[in-house]
Amino acid sequence: MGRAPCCDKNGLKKGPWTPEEDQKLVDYIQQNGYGNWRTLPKNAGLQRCGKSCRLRWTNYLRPDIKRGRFSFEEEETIIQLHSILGNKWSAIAARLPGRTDNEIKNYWNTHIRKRLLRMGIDPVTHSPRLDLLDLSSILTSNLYNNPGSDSHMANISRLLAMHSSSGSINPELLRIATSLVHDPVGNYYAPAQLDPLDPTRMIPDQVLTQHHSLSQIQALQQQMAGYGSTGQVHIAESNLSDDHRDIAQDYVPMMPFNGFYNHGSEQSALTMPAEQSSSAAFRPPNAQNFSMNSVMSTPSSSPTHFKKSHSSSNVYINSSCTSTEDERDNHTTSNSAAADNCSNLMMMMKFEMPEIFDVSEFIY
DNA sequence: AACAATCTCAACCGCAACCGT
DNA sequence: GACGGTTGCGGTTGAGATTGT
Repeated sequence: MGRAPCCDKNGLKKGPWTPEEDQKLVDYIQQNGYGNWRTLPKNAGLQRCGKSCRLRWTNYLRPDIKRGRFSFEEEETIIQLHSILGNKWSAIAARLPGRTDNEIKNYWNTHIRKRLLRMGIDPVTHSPRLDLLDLSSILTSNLYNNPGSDSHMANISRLLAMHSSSGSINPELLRIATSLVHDPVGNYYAPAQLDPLDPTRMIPDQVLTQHHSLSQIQALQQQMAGYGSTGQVHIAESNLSDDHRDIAQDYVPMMPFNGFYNHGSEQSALTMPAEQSSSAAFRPPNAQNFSMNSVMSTPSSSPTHFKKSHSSSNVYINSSCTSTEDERDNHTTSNSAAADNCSNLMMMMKFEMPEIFDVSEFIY
């Protein structure tokens, strides 16, 4: 393995080291110590340049090097330090005993960086990628702040048009995004108070009372009552009567999004309990830092299933990752409902763009 | 089994910082 | 301060390993 030698100037050997060369280098350094890398290869009887010897020693032969897979803690530390130090691999390595800068750099590029990208997080800034976040950020802004303002509506219209014309997002996703801020006749309504333990509470009352009869609502609520009893939200169109399918279209299923959550500037992500990570709401986009836990391979906080039929308008979500009572309770608070709606949207985007959001990547 | 695609990681390269003269 | 040599760092490469078809 390794890069092939590009030249062989000065008669010095390049390329992969042989066991014999390794032994020579180790023997010499054990007897004489290292330093003065320029003269070392000659003294050690190696046909290598000093630079190559130094690299071989520091990255491979050093006795205190820890080999093998990075632990969860090491991975967390790397991400946290990278968010502070950037690509200062040597500085990061200095805080990870037994790991070399080269090893950390490789691990970052082959594992962590890809994972962050698929989460929609910019691996350079550790912030959400703006191209993916525009939609949810504007939605969040509207839901929290000034729902009726023309400028916000214009932003959303422009954004939805942009995403729609790009063809990269399922039209239904756009419909759901639109439904977050518009009722069927274009009026804004507040996000529904969502409760996975009580699916009937997912009905946005304003819409229902405006556009559907009370009997329709009651019948739908009865049909819905059987679903979502085990943390699973399942709205199957085939199980609804014809009269109520259009109402179901207005529903936004609840799915906590575990990808992003806030942590205070003084609070280390390393100390944040997993329960918090799995229940935290989506963070507004002006936030600069995201917790490491959100991108770690934490089984307890990883979405294990997210399935949505492409061939119909069914919405089927298994939210088993938030199946504990404590976690569910966190989602019943009204002040998180709006953020949860955006979280739902982000989860759906995650499903729609697997090349960016790869859920399976987070599960060991 | 054969081939292609993708991933991994040891090693190279170029540059900047450092140090002694 | 200028210069040259040395060291260290970060980006990149590409052979071999692994996985998928």
